[in-house]
Amino acid sequence: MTGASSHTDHSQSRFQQIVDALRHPIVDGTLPEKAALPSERTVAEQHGVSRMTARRALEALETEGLAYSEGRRGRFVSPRRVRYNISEMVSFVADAQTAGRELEIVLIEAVTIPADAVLSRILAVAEGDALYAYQRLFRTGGHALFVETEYVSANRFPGLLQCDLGQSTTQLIERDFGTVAATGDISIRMRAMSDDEAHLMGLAPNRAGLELEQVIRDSAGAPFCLGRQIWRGELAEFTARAMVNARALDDQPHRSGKNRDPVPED
Amino acid sequence: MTGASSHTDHSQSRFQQIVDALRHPIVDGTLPEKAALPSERTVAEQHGVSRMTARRALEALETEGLAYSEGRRGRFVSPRRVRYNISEMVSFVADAQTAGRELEIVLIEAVTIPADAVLSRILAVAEGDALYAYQRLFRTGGHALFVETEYVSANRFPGLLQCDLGQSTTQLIERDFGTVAATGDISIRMRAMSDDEAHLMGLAPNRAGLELEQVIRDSAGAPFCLGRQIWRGELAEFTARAMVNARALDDQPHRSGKNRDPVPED
DNA sequence: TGGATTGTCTGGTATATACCAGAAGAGAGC
DNA sequence: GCTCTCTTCTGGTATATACCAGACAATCCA
Repeated sequence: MTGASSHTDHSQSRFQQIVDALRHPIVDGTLPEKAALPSERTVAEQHGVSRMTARRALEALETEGLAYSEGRRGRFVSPRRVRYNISEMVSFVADAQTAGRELEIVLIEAVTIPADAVLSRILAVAEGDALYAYQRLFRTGGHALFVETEYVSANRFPGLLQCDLGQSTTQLIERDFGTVAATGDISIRMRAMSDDEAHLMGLAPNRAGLELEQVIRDSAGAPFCLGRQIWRGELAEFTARAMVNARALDDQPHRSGKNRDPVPED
Repeated sequence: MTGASSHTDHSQSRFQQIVDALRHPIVDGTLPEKAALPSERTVAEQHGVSRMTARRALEALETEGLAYSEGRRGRFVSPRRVRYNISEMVSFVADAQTAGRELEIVLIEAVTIPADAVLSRILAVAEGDALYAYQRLFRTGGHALFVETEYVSANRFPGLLQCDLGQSTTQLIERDFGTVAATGDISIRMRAMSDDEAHLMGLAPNRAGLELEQVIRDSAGAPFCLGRQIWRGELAEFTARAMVNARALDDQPHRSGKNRDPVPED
């Protein structure tokens, strides 16, 4: 705009300058986790730009993972990332608890459905067989972490839905049904959250997240649980250990949920 | 859950309607990979909306992973995801080649630098020791996949930078220096690409991608290579295998590159 | 032929304005 | 103490307009 602004004019775009200005108090800790960021209108006024420009700057902070937006309540400083070691076949719940992290599980829905083509293949059941499907929201420290949807065979674990699903299901299944989780085939990808998922986590829609899909197998190698988690991308950090002799994953492709992928690999 | 793909009908936002309209030809294969999508102005005119609305719709397709934007050339249909098994300690290069995928490696920069506090700790060398640092761009099928930056001890692998860095460095190091990669500590997170990274991949800035950080250790367990890859999020799919008895990762925190994370875990 | 120029695509940035809808707090009335 | 409404905050959507800069092809000129 009108040339002579004489403030830190490194020919950066205005919006980039604002991003930098907003970033500082977050990075140096002046603004603590979950502190409210200035509103779009406030930023616009303070920096003398239009609201759309202020908005873009705040959105840039979101894609950097420094901030998140909670519906129409405002934007806030992101909490620290949660580290999750996917190589160990302990459930995330148990993992978190041993790390002293309080974890809250909210059951959203639990239903019985017939297995479709995809699910029946992954879980090695006949198409049409009854499956339990339940969706749960995981929160820690008062904020949403991820939404998980799990599918298990109803015939193999009868009455599972009557149990308290506010706990680790791998532990639950081990205790009540004697099936122990031995290995898991994991798949991680970035994708957009659906409106439903974003809403469950109290977030604005059309944001990207990290999907972690896991097929859990018993000691005989038979799959008995499919779980799909969609994590808030700015909060997740997955760690793993690789080894030369692993020869781990059979590379039969298992389709991802709603992501397009019409042709099989190779 | 189940079907229930929410409101197909009642007064979606204009922009959501446009997203749906644009999505169809991509999902059903009418538009092949890398085909050009209509421009912002075209979409705006065809749907009778302002350009900003058309823009938002096209950007939504990007965050869904269905499209990508290449600088000021236009937007295009995303290629299929590339699957990478992180549990096996084979280099991605070798992995890709055995899968019959042509992989092109472009050396961007190769320098010698002194180890700073972070690098010296991760690589178990003294602070100030000489490190080789090189950045490479990985492409497949004519499009960028990820940008990698690797750090290795210059004392341990003298003259490495004189070798042809257009190949797998783990294979190179094994052949020329007799050091074999035995295990790797891996860390995956979502983060925004830097302007440089986006530019190297020919992408518009301020997009999120997947960072894969790997500390490679020799058979004695000593770390000898740190690699950080930033993947195009819509193209990456990481697979892994988990096992009960893994007890894999020592959970000493290793700091991520530029992501804020001021306090150590616990 | 070969190199420079021009015009026209593209997205990127920025303006200003308007109305909608959810969230939240202040009070009013019970 | 308790609802209930009203006002004001927030972001979400949408308009219309303008200029900038990179990409690119066609054209012009030496």
